[in-house]
Formats: sequence, structure tokens, C-alpha cells
Amino acid sequence: MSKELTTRREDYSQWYNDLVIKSGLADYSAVRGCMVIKPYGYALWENMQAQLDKMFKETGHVNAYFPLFVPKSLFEAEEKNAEGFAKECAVVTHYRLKSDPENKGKLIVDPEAKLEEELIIRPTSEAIIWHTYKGWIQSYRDLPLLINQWANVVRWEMRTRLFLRTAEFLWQEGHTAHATKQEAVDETLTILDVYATFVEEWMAVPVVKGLKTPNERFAGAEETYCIEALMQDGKALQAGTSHFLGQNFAKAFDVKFSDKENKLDYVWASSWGVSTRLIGALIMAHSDDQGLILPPKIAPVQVVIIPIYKGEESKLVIDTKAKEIIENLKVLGIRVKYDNSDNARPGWKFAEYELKGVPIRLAMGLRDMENNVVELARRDIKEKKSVSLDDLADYIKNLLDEIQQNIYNRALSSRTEKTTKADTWAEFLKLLDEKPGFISAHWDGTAETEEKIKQESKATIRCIPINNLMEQGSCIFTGNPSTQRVLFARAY
RNA sequence: CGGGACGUAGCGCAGGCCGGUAGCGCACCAGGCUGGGGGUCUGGGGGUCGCAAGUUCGAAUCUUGUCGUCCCGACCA
Repeated sequence: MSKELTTRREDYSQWYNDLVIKSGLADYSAVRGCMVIKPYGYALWENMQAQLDKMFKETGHVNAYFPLFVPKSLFEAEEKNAEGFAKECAVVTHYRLKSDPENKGKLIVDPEAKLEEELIIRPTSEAIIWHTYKGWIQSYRDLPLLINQWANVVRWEMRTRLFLRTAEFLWQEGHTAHATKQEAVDETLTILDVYATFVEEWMAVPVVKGLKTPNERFAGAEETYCIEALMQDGKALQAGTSHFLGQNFAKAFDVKFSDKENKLDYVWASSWGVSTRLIGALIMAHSDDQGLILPPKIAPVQVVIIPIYKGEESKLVIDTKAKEIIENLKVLGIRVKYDNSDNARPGWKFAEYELKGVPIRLAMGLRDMENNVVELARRDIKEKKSVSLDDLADYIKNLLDEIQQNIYNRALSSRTEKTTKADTWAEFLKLLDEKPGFISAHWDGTAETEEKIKQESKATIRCIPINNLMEQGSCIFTGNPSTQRVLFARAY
């Protein structure tokens, strides 16, 4: 199979698709719209999971697991939420197959085995979870309830894209219950910070924290907060959301508690999630024409060592030295892979690990060993140099941090460069075509204007940034007065 | 569900108008030379040409039907 990537300038979508598949992260599957996450992609996800999970626990959360199926009657209970997801639900109607009497060896759905009540495959778990919480919460002493689950969900999308929008995807969803509104709002914002910190510090992707407009709000939420990232092609990607649910779900599922004064009230809630979509964000934020560029903190392999040898004897000599280096790296907690397989020649391996985005590559041959050095290549800036074997492990440890910082800085300056103010409609349209990215512009605050802008330009309001500067101005579209700028972009 | 394209070896494709032994590149298997940026030589294995019917002495090729995939729209809390 050809490993060459489509040149991205031809077609960013195709470049992205090629990259996902050829780097070994994932592939299409036998099921329409669903993908197979391959071991390399899953290892990346596990690293992301581990860090997020740690951060959730540090903020007081615990994990649990709820069923995949949601009875239709429960699903319907919160009306707005049900409506919002209705068009993309997979539904289980039967529980048995039988041999097809007309067609030997084939199976048909057994009409006798029709379910009395259909089961919805969760597109999100609010319904089943809030139904369960009703039984768990009686008193303020049961609150707050801070639960997260790692799960899969299904949303039957018309068009799918690897990682960014697949029919089934992996995610985490947090569902919390609180005694007061303020506590629930605080929780919503705490998680927003966790998400922003994770994406910026671990994935090295800068994000804007903000508030969604009512149009873009989660169905059933009072407020939806989000982190928005900007991809290299200038399109925005919603990287995570945290919702303040008010008492909507508590009312829909009748979840009440007695407070200290023995007064009965509905609980206050939040829900929040990030998914394997983050991997899509990672790919589109950092990669280049040679392949992925993974941030060291979450890269499945941080250092790859490639021996260069002629014949078995020299291979053995290098193997021995490599083993020593590997030990030193492992002591420092560095994830290292030694590829002395005979399947491919060094040149092939170099290209292969660049495609996979491994941050540091060491190449070592007899020549280097005579000089007590290795050749070290950085994936992020494609720089190669000879480095002394003395204190190599410490050098690499520092370099990994430097690389992490460097790719963050690079992504940040790319975003800064692609973020522009627009003050007229003509300017706005011109920017969208000629300089895609975030456009900071005034908006009159109405849903109608937002909708018209979307229809005429395909750009949506990504968010109203938190701690936004207040500034008098006039709406880019209608000219009506406005008090602040919001961020527009075309989005994935 | 509208508009377009495409189903031929594991992957990527040619052949199709003009019907006549199933092809190419990569991958795979065996062996050799090799090895510091995707090497090379020799030999080999692998395909009911998406499925079904029709036309024909003969269909990957023509006709009709059907199933499926991808792209562009619509859709995407």
C-alpha cells in the first residue's frame, strides 16, 4: 500500500482521511458510519482517558456505568432533550432472530419477538441516569452527586467523518446533582476549566472558553459552555461542552430532596462530555504533510529507537547499547519503543514513525557508537543532530517538555494569526473565503440574525467568550446595537 | 431523501466505446545481494470482475433490474 499522503493543499478532507488511516489510528469498518479504532489510536485514547480521569477524580468525581439502552418512555421524559436527539436515534424493536423459512441459511427478525416498548440506544445518558438518580436522592445529605461514566453512544448521523463525527463514538459523560443553583453552575465551570486545561496542557491545542448561543445550546440545558479550537484549515471544532441543566431534568424525572429546613425542592444539575472527537482535533491542529505530530505528554510512543546495522554481529552490538539507553529512559518514565525488526529498512522506519507522529527518533549505528553519540531527530521541527550518550535520558526528558511547549506555541500563533476582527458584512464574507478562521464581530443578540448569518455565510457563532471585553458596536448583519463581539467561524 | 461518481486480487487502479485466455502497481510467500531517508534482483501464490436476469456461439465489457460505497447538498443537542 502506498504510504504517501495526499498533498493537503489539494483537499484538506482527503488529506485528513488519508492521515487517519495511514498513520494507523483508525479505519472504516463494516458498519456504515462506524470506525474501528486501531491499537495505536486506542493507545492514544487511553493516555487521554487516564489524564482526564485523574483530573475528574481530583475534582471529587467517581465513575459508574449505566445501561446502553433507554426505554422510549424514559427517553421522552425531558421533552426538549428528546426532540433534539429524535432524528438521530437507533432503536431496538425486537429481541430475537429466526431461520428464514424461504431462504435457507439466512436469518430474519422474528415477528413474534417484538418488544412491547422500544429501546433507544443512548445518544446521551441523561434520561437513564436521571431516572436512576431519583432512587438515590432523598436528602441534601445525598448531595452533591458527582458521577462520570466512560461509555459509547450512538448518533445516527447522515454523514460521518473519522473521529469527528461517527455513528458510534467513545466518550465520557459526567452527570451531577446539587442542592443549589450556584453549586451546579460552579460545577459546570469547574469542568469547563478541567477541559480547557487538559486540551491546552496535554493536547497542546489552545482553546477559547465560551458560552453557546441559545441556538447552539444543548437540548434541555439552561446554559451550554464550550471550549472551541481552531484547526489548521481555519475551521472551528467544538472540543468539549459543559452544560448547566437547571432543574429541567430533576423536574422531568421528579428528583426532589429535603434541605436542612426540611423543605422539598428539585435538585440542580450539570452534564458534560468530551469524546474521541478530541483525537480529530489533535490531528487537525498539529499535523503536517509528513504525518501526525503528537504532543509528548499523550503520545503512545515518545521516543523510537532505530538501529542501523549491517549483518547480525553489528546488530547485536547495537542491541546491547540500545537496551542500556532504553533502561535509562524507562527509569524516567519515558515511553520508548525499540524497532530492530528486520521487516523494513531504516529509511522506511524513519518515514513510518514520522507518519505516526512519534516526537523523538533516535538512530544509532556503529559509527555513532564509536563517537559515543546517537542521531536525534525531532518530529515537530524536523531537526536532526548528534547528541552525546552521556546524560542522554535527562536531555531527552527536557526535550520532550520543550517539544510539548513548542507545538502548543505553534498552534497558538496559528490561531492568533487566523483570528480577525470584522466590522462590516462585506469584510466578514471576504474573510471567510480568503482568510478562514475565527472572526470576532458584533452581533445583535437575536436568534433570527444568527440564523440568517448562518444561511448566507455558512458561519456560525462558535461562542461568546468568557470574560469577554464589553464594547459598544453595531451588528455585522443588521447594524443594530451590540455590547460585545462574539466569535464566528465555519465549523466541523 | 435530491444531484454526481464508482463497485475488477488484501490495498490502489487499468481494461469497458469496439464482446473472444483476467491485467498493472503496491502488499504477500521463497531466496540472494543489501542496510545512515520509503532499496534491488530472481522465482512464486492469490480474483465466481458487487449480485441477478437478459442479448449472444461467447459477457468484466452491451441491456435491464437490484444491492452497496464515496463525494456535494439537506442533517449534525
